[in-house]
Amino acid sequence: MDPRRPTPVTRTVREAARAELTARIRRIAMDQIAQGGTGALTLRGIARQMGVSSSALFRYVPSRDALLTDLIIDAYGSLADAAEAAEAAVRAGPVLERWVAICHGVRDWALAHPHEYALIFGTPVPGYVAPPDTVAPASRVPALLSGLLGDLPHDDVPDLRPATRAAIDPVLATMPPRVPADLAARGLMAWTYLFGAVSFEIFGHRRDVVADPAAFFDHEVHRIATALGLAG
Amino acid sequence: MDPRRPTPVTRTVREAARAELTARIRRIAMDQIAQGGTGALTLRGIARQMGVSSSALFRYVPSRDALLTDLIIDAYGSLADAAEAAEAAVRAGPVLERWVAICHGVRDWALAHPHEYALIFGTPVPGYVAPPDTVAPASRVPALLSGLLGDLPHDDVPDLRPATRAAIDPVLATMPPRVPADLAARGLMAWTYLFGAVSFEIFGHRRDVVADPAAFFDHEVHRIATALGLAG
DNA sequence: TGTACATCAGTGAACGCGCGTTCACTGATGTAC
DNA sequence: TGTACATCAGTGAACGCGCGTTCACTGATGTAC
Repeated sequence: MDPRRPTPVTRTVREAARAELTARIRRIAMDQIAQGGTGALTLRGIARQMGVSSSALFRYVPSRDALLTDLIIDAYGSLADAAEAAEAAVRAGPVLERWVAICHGVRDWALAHPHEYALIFGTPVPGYVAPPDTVAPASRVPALLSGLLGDLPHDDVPDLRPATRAAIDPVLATMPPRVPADLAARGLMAWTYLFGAVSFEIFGHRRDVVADPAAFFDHEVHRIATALGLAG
Repeated sequence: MDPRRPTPVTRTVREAARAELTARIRRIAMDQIAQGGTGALTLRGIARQMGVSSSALFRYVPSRDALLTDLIIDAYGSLADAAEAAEAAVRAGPVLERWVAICHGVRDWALAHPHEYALIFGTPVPGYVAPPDTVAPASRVPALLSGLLGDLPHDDVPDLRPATRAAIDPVLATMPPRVPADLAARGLMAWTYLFGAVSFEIFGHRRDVVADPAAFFDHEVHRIATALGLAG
C-alpha cells in the first residue's frame, strides 16, 4: 500500500495467488460442511467447484484431514474474535454486562455460522484426534470468562469442599492468580450453561419449546449470572 | 411359557427368527456408530459382520435412513428408561434428591452409551429430518423434569416479565397445569444446564479442565438446583 | 395326515456412483549470473 | 537486460476402494383343504 516500500508482505505474484487460492479452498470447504456436515467435505467436490482438477488441490493441502484441522482452528479463532469484540465494546461496564455481551457474541456468531459451531462443539469427528494446535484458539473464550472472574470481588467467597476443589484443579491452574476455587467453580458452571443454551438452540432442541429464542436467551444468561452470584 | 396356552406372542419359527435378526442388526449397527460415528453406519458392514449377503438386509430394513431413525428412537427410549428408573428409586424423597438422581441417571447412561448420546444430542445428521415418531420418546426426560416442577410449591413464585413468558409459551403448554411461568423458566434452565454439563463431558471439552468429572458433576447439579430455587 | 400352493429368507451378480491419493508430465513463473 | 536453469502450478489418467440398492433366482418354511 505504501508506494515507497513495495509491499514485502506478498512478495511474488505466485505467493499472492497461492494465498488467495488457499483461502478460497477453505471458504468452499466450509460451504460444503455447512450444507452437508463434516461427511460432505470432499476434496473432489472442492476441486469441482473451483473448476480445477482434484489432484491440483494437493499443491495447497496435504490431505483432507489436514484441511479439516485448519477449518477447526479457523472456527475457534472466528468465534473467539466475535466474543472478544463483543466484550471489548462494554469493557468499561460492570461484570454482568460484560458477561451478557460475551453470551450474545457467542450466540450471534453461532447463529451466523451454525456448522462452524457444530464443528467445534458438536459430536467429535470420529477417529479424528484434535492436534495440539487447536488448544490455544480453543481456550480464548474460556480465558475471556476467566478475566471476568478476576475482576469480581474475592472477599466473602466461601470455601469449596476439598474434594470438589481437587476435581477442578486443572482449570484453577489456568485462572488468574488468586481466583478463589468456589468462584472458579461458578465460572465453569456459567461457561457450561452458555454452551448448553447455545447448543440446545443450534442443534434444534428448542424448536418446539421456545417461541422467541433471543428473548429467552437474554433472560437466561442474566438469570444464571445472578443465580450463581457472578453479577458483581 | 404357559403350557396350556401355547405362546401366541411369537407365533411361528419364522417370526421368532425375524425378531431376533432385526434386534441383531440394530445391535451391530449401534456398534458401528460407536466405533466410527454416524458415517460409519453401513449396511454392507452390518451384513459382513453377520456373515450374510448385503442384499439380505433389505428383508429386514427398508433402507439405511430408516435404520438410522430406528436407532435414534431406541436411544431416546433407552435414555428415558434410565432416567425414569433413577428417579423412581427415590420418588418418595425431596425434589432436590429426585433431580440429582435424574441427573446422575442421564450422565451414567451417557457415559455408558456415548455414541447413542451423540446420536440424539450431538450434531444433527445433515440432511436428515427427524420424523414425528421421535417426538414422543424425546420428550420423556423433559416430562420427568416437568413432574418435579409440579411437585414444587407454587406460592411465592414471582411473575415473569410478559415478553419472557411469551417466549416460552410452547413449553408452558406441555407442563402440568398451573405451573407458574417463572418456575417453568427455571425448569427449562435446569434442563439446559444438565444437557450442557453432560455434553461438555461426553464431547471431551472437560478433558483438561476437570480432573474428577463425577465429583464435579455431583457438585454442579446440586448447586444449579439450589441456585435456581428448585431445591424444594 | 398328506398334498398343492403361497409366502418368505437368503444369494450373488450387477448397476452406477463417489471418494482420496499418486504419478509422470507440460507449460508457465521466478532466480542467478 | 538477457540468457540458462530451477521451481512451481496444474493436468489427466489411473489405482483401489467402498457404498446403497435392485433383481432374478433357489430353496426352505408355512397354510388351506
